[in-house]
Amino acid sequence: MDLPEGVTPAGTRGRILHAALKLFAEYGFFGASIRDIAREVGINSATLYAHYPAKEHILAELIQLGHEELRQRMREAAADAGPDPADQLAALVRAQVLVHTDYPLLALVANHELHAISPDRAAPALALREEARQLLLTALDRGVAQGAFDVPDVGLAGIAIGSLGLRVANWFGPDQPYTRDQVADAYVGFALRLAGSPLPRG
Amino acid sequence: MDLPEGVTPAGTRGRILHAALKLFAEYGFFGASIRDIAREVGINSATLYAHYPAKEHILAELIQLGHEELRQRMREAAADAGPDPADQLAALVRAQVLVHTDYPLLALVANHELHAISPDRAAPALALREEARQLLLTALDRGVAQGAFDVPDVGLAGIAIGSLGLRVANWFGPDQPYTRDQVADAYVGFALRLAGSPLPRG
DNA sequence: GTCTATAAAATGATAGAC
DNA sequence: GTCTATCATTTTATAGAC
Repeated sequence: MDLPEGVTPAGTRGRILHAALKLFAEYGFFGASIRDIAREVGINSATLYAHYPAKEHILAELIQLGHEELRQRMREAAADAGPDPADQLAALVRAQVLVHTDYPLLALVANHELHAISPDRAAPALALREEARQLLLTALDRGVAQGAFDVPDVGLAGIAIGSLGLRVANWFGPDQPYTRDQVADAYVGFALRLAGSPLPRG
Repeated sequence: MDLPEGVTPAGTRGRILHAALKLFAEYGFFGASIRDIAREVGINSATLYAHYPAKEHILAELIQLGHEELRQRMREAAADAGPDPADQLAALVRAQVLVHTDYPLLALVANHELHAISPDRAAPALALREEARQLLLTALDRGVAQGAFDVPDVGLAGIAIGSLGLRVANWFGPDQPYTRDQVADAYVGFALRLAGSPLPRG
């Protein structure tokens, strides 16, 4: 499915989330109307308001779900990997890539439609994003300090590595030949090379 | 300015383009109304229709402008660089990064709002994008064939390198400490490393 | 080219019956 | 929880005067 299991609401509320996710990903928040979402679910548009007080709340829940999934996977990756900076970086990149291969629509909406909700409602998601960003930067900093990495600028390297994984949501899908694990393996290698890790050859 | 000089229309038509670019970048095509654009320009909304037959045509012109600028710079970069694959790759990445640092709003709109125009109107821009993509892939292929590059998969390497530059439009701006040339230099190094070029150290 | 005025449709949201 | 019906606004776009 398009949304993580377990954390996604059941029943009509869950079906609304799935429908809104599909439409927001394709047309954007303002490009998909309340009536479009209701039609996709197969209910009347008025029924939506028995589940969400406003259209914006549907988007806000999707954005929150997406960022929570990213944060959780990045946290677990960092915790499960050993202390070696290269292992940390590899685990974090793999986790980031796999979130984006597993939930590309959710990642697109979470990253792209943040401007459509109020700053109050965006703040919790931004905090989760910042936490994930810090995990990556910490691994890079530690690697540079230990001499395991060699980068011209840690900040730019962090941005660059983060950009790689983020963008996966834009092109990964059934129309391309790579499996999720092929992409993850390749991108881990790219990230280690980008960080100047002496080990990997292609 | 936010749009390339020379190719951008003069007079009211140009001011409409600038206003629409700003608003589409911030709120998306459907999130910015005809009246919003007119207010930004300082004219009545009806006056817009003396310059464009529909809202969609404004976006289509922005998308076309953005892709033409990318294609032109990538072409020139490939032509001006020597035949060496590493030089080619370096020149192409530099060109791609600098397009995105120089016109971040245009790049955001051109890449992000493509879904909001009809396939007919999107096709020319997609052709330009494909041309730029082929320049990158050709450099990678030639480098691999000559042994100058070493990648696990040329397609994934091309996607990854392209992703790096594309994403620059999302974060580059006055609120961050890097100059356009610092970013370009760093990203050229990242791309060469990612491609497995034996030369660069950080 | 620019304006005022307005048409025709779509939008987010609510009221109230079942 | 779901529906029918509807409200109040906003939307894209046009008509016609200047």
